[in-house]
Amino acid sequence: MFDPVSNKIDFPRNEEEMLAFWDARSIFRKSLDQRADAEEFVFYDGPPFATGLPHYGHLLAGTIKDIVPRYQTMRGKYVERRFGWDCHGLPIEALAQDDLGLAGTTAIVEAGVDVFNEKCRSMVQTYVNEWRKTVTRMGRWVDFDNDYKTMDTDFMESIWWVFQQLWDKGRIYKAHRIMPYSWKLTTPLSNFEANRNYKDVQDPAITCRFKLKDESLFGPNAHFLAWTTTPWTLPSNLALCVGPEIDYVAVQDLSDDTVYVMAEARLASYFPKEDSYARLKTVKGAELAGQGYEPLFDYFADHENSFRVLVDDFVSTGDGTGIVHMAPAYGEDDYRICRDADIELVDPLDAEACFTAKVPEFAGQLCKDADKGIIRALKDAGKLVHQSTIQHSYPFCERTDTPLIYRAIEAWYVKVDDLRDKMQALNNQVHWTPEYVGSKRFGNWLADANDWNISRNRFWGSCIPVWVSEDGEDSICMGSIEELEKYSGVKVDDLHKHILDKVVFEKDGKTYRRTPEVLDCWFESGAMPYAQQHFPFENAEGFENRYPADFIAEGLDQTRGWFYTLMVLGTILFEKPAFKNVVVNGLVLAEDGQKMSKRLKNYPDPIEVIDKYGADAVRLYMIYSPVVRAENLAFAEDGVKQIMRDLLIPMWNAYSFFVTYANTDGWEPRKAARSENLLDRWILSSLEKLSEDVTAAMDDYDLQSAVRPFVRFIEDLTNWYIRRSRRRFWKSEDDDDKLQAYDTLYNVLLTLSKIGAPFVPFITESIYRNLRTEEMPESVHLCDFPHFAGKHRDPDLDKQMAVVQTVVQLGRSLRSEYDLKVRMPLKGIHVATRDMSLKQNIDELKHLVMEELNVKEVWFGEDETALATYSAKPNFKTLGPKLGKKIKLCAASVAKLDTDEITAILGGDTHTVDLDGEAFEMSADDLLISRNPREGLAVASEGQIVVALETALTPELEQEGLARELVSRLQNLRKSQGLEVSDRIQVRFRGSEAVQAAVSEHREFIMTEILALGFEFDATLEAETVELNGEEAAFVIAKN
RNA sequence: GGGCGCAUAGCUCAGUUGGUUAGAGCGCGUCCCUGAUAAGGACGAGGUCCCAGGUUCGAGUCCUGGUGCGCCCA
Repeated sequence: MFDPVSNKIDFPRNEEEMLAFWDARSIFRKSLDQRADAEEFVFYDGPPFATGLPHYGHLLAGTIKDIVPRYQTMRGKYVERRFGWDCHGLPIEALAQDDLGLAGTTAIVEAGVDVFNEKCRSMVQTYVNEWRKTVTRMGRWVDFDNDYKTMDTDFMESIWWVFQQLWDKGRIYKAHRIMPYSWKLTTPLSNFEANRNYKDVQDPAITCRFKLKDESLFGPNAHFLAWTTTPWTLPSNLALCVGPEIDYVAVQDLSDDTVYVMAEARLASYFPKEDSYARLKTVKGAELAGQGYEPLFDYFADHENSFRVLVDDFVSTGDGTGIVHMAPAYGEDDYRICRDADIELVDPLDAEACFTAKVPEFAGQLCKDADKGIIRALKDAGKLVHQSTIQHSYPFCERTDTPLIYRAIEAWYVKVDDLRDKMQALNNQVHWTPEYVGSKRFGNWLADANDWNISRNRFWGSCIPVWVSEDGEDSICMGSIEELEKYSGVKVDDLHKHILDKVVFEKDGKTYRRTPEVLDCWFESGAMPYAQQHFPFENAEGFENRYPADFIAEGLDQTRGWFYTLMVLGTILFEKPAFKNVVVNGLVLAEDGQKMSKRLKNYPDPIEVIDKYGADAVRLYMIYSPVVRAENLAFAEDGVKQIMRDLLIPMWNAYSFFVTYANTDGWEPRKAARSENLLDRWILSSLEKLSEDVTAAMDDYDLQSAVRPFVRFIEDLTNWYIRRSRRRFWKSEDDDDKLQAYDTLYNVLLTLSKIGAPFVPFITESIYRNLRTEEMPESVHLCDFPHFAGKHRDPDLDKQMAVVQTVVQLGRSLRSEYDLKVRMPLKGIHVATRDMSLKQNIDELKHLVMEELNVKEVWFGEDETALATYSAKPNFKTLGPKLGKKIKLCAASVAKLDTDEITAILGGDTHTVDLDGEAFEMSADDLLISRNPREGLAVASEGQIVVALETALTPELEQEGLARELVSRLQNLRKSQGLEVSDRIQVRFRGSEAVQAAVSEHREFIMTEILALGFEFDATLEAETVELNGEEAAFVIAKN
């Protein structure tokens, strides 16, 4: 006996029960232990920040990260799954700052880095329990107890090792980087932070002139014009920049004979009146390269290589003069271009962004406040040409609402740009899903990869393990705790900044202190393959078996993130990609296509959706969408419901149907001989096809394609196999056919539970648990993935059944058209098709049609022309390549063919077409023939099949129809009175003569159908009179 | 501004190497059926395949240029 199964199923509650079972019986553990000696399938989990609750993006990635390992486990692999936590970085620092009420860097330092870092440490795990709960509830199997955290000492020591590897390979260097900087917080911010608080503001916009030194070019009084919205950067001007292809014109101002040089495209903006100037000369920007000019101010007048014209493509003529003033400390392009021209930057601002003594006139003034004074000084010196203001959007500090400035910050870099080719070559070894993300998006990113800035002027992170001598001459990079101990004599067991910065040591008479920066937390996630196992301090042996990963999965937004950092470090350290297969998922948006926003509340709480429909439904909904191929998904709760109704409920009902009848009959699983029943053979063939299709898609990491075949199979199983097999389960005697039906449906459900297990782990477990026998594994997730090796495949049968389904569909369509309900038996249906592959199984196939359409006979024939006429078109696909343009002549000729001519061609004749004097012979293969039902007959056709329904009714048929109507009515009575399907009943009835006649003629049939033991006429019966096909009747039933 | 992607029925999406009637599910309307099913079936309405050019005998599909949306970067 199986446990009784209700067709009313509460999926969420059922899932909770399965979770409890997995937990109690340690099924996840067992699924690993069982494969302990098997080949390893290596999975790396990208660490999330746990600074908030998991959202749909996490659930999606988590589902993908669950399905593939479950599938591979069932395929016989050992798949370790360790959860990882990204503990460091700004998100957690921001939380700690809020909690401690610390506005900026200065405040943190004042409060003490130790206080701050310990606060961060204590807050990192705030949401861990919530994460664990939600991830587990989604059915994801992942090891939380053996997780890795980027703040673990082991992890951080491996980071040192990785850093030292780069150091030893000469890939680490220091340079400046232009970053958004908050003078109020005295700290640089990330671009990301700067992007979050733009305001529209008014700033000065001035144009000033720079006198050329070379008088031979445009005469003695020539000036370059440059435009800027940051006058305070002008004291630090060290160069001008022009675009190489831009035309520059020198014009003489007729009012004072001064000559100005600017982009021709900008001339009209500065000299709107054409009679106010005279054109002297036009040159390309490239020709101006190297021209010297007199500095605006003399603060840095002796600076090397400076005060000349540089050339770069970045210059545009969208605004300004087409000549750009360069202050390399305060602009990204400025910095890059000047560095390439060997111009050292100058930065005369202090930490609070006030001018230092290097610019004595403005010393002590905040840079922005100095704008006015600088403008006045330029005006007084006659160097200001034009002055106005501009309204534009400008980034502000989120915390203090002061404007940010861009300035050069010292930073550590990993040299990457010379690895572009190598990384691209390694990337070509990676299998990306979808393909284009790898070849295009990521490939293009690698093709112009820039050096990687890995340092952050922050507090809570892995430290850059470099100690620098006080004179700045020497640096020592530590690769392990032991090494640090060797130099310093200090043994540390915590590698965070507030501990390490206290480690100071002497060597060769110099004092060494640690460089203050911490590492970008992307460095840590990129180093996760090594650091999670404390490589090389532990687990050095067999490392090559755990690197690279066979599989990773993350969102599209990781192109620049984890995918990239994994690739960079893998390339430098091992010259191998860090992963072999990667599934890239898209973004989960709210139902309206907007981003999900906590503020707008435009999406339902994940937990609530799971509690309402179950995790299986949520998983399936997401996986069966293009979001697993990096496209966006507008998350619709109704879609989850739909999936439940379309797939999960039908699957459950099929199972519930089976258990109900198997229990009624006391059927037990048995070793069965192969069924010869056509439906059995067909559904097994379909099942095997399902398994093949799913396997192929999963081996290609195409999850959406893996799910798609389930839809068709569930449809075939419920609406054809079970629907057409129902009566086989009801027959009271235990004949072979009935047993075979049980054998088949049992095997189908058991196998289906295994094929579906990776995708919908709960419902499949529930089904499997009830169906399994003692000798089978206790969980579906401990089973092997079904593999048949072609045992049941029968493509001919698939095709025959498809024809039968088409015939039935056409028959139903005709019944509907002629208003003949299916309960009314009809004489028969004619099926005409030239494709007689059906013949092989014709008797059994015939019966399927007869039962489904309620007809007394099915006549198969090859002659379609009695039922339909033919018309033809050329088969463009085959003829197109042969005929080219002439196909049009051919089409006209073919269209004229009549039924007789086409019949002849189908019989083997050829049709000759005149193509511009050239005879072309066409055979049946060159034609696409369509069947058009003849007028006045109940005929329908689809493809190569034509059917005709015999619509005439006879008294016998009508009487039988009435009997069936009666059966239907009584069945509904049974149901409405809540009887069990196996309950026997007593019936009393009254009715018209026709009803009585139908009862006496079909008495046995009726009683069998409704399980009646007695069926008595009672002319005085008191019951509601009902109408059956226009006849009156009334019934009372009672349980026997 | 650059790279990449997406755009097909009211909604969610399929659509093979280009082949002549562009499909499915849901939703909607009408009818039918129900002895597993919160179900199932039939029929119907609903499309400028984002726009404009081009290649081709033939374009939802290939090419060019736009538009809108998204991600990443600047």
